[in-house]
Amino acid sequence: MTGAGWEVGDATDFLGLSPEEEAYIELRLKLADGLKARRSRKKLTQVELAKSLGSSQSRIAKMEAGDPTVSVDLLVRSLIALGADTRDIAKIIAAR
Amino acid sequence: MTGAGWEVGDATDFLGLSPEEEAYIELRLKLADGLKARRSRKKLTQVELAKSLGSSQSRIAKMEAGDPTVSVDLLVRSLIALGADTRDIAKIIAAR
DNA sequence: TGCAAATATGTCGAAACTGACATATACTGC
DNA sequence: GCAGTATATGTCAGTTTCGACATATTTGCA
Repeated sequence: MTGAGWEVGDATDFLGLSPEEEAYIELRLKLADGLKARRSRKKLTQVELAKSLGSSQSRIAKMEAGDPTVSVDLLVRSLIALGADTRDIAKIIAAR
Repeated sequence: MTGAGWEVGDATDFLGLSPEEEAYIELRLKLADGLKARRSRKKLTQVELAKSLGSSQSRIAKMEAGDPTVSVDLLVRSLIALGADTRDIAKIIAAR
């Protein structure tokens, strides 16, 4: 059912979002993607990362899925736990 | 009482903080500074910004002061409310 | 100086986020 | 196909963060 009037959005999936909401969601998705990338580059499982963070596998999964119940704080702290510094985080946020 | 063994830290003020804690605090301070700078550049009062955010003057003050009860989420959303996009936020975080 | 606007600080009930757990689904080699 | 491992999804009670409010302090200017 693709091809009639409009496509299903890729990630930014905008349906009546204000520019502010869009920017906020975009930032969260970038952090989520950055987290996923960094974790798999380190060949860690979600369980391993969760343990080193004092968190749980389910929360890591939600983070990487961009779940709205996950705070930016937790995303940032997770990236830092994976060795990212402020420069790295800036790069992740600025990524295309 | 300055000049003996060590100075009182400027902002990063590290006293037994792990590198992870330091990075997290550094990021928060950068966001706080960026917020303050952006708000005054726009010549808005804390009350005005609070209203446009659906928040309160006291919370804005706490944000800019780096109060630990303020989340990165709120800092980021405030910056976005001041017109910052993801690139701007990346710059703020990468700032020296 | 004295007044008014702006900002800082403290507290509190309500709302959002958390880790933990259960369980479902996806993936990988056999 | 069937195990075994990894990831996804749902729920919930405890904790954290929230806006609101009161109030103290600072700032700027006549």
